[in-house]
Amino acid sequence: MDEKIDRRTRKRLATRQSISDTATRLFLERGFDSVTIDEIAAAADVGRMTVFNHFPRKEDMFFDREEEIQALAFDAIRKRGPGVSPIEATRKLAHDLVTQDHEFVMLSGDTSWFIKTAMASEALKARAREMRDDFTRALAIVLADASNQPTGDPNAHLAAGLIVSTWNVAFSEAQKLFDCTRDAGEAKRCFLAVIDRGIAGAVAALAKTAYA
Amino acid sequence: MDEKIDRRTRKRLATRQSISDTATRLFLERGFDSVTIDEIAAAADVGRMTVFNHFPRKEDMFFDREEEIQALAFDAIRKRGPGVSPIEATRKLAHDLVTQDHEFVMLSGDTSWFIKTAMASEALKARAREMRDDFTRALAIVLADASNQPTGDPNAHLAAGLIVSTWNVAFSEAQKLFDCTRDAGEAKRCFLAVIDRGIAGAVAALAKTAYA
DNA sequence: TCCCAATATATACTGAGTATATTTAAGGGC
DNA sequence: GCCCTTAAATATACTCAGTATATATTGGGA
Repeated sequence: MDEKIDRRTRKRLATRQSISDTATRLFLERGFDSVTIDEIAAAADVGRMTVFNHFPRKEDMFFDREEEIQALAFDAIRKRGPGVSPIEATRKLAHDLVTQDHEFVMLSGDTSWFIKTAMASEALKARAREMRDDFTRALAIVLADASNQPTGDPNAHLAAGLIVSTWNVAFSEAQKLFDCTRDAGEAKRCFLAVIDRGIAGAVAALAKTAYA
Repeated sequence: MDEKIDRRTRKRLATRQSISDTATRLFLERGFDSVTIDEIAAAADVGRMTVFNHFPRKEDMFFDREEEIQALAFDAIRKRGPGVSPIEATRKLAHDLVTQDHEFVMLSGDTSWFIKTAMASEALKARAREMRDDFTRALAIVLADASNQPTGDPNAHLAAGLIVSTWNVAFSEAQKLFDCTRDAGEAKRCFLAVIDRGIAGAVAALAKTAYA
């Protein structure tokens, strides 16, 4: 499968990975803002332009799994069981991720550092907001598509907005609670409680439409 | 009242206004991104540092009425009628603003240029997102306070998130519709329809709490 | 081997935002 | 009016992300 990659591509990916690893290490040591692109380039032993070649923006060296998360959510909607509404599918996804201790909803370890580092930088927070908006827009399209509604349907945008808002609050509150109590179980219960409330609200908002 | 302002303050405000007016004119002529701070300073006939003195960030010369909007929303909640829940108060505000053709929900004229200019600039969109998040956080505090709930109550954050998300979608969809049809009446009906749906969802989500 | 295209790199630039020191001018006490 | 303090404006020099462009290097294919 992926074995027949030519040397050129292999070297390209190796360079990219080297830059990414170096950047991550430096961010870990000193935070995002106080590391400059020049330092990353020097530490990774590549030219400055090479860094921009692989990562158009500095923030891209930090957030490199956006697509994975989007795919996870979209798959949950597209491959939902029969009789499950698109909105309910997002609720089920939350419960499934918690049940299987998925890395995206883990509270401790790498995830904790990741969130703390992101929250300590205005640039990273701005990028996170941008990704959230992009995701909301894409989610509206997926929802409309999965419900055989026209693309751009206002209700799809409302549903997407309410769902993303709910997930966002659920994440933040769970993280906040874990930081206070260091009790992962309690944090997860809080996460699901907010999800259940918010999704119930979204279902009520979109009652009598194809989305709920 | 405001008459006993000394000359120093008067000059300060005049300088600020001059910079703001100059910047607005230039943004109107050529868009936000293609106007540099140096050009604004030169056109307003002040030093470059003076601009940063009054407006720490370039975006602040564009968004200068944030507080007004926040006050409008918070007042609607704090001064709501008896028997009106905090969440319902935000719904009532939307209807009131539309009824009185308030400038913040006007579709044509300055508002239209304002939104188009903001949407054409990544920097302005980023700042708008930041303001939205700030507003959401502040709204959560006001909601909790107005409902005699503890500050930081997860339900307050959920309510704030759902409300802001609803308003955001309502604005966008109404603006989009107006751009297509140029029918202000239809756009306003769309705005209120989304508001009513979204707020109904928020009420359902927060059922049996102090917020709904 | 030679040629083409992808990748890496060097150089020079733009423009926002910061740090800091200096100048200018207004208000207050005498 | 004169002096002193302080706010505001300014000048200068800097940092750093991001762009433009030209050149060098290297792997793949003929």
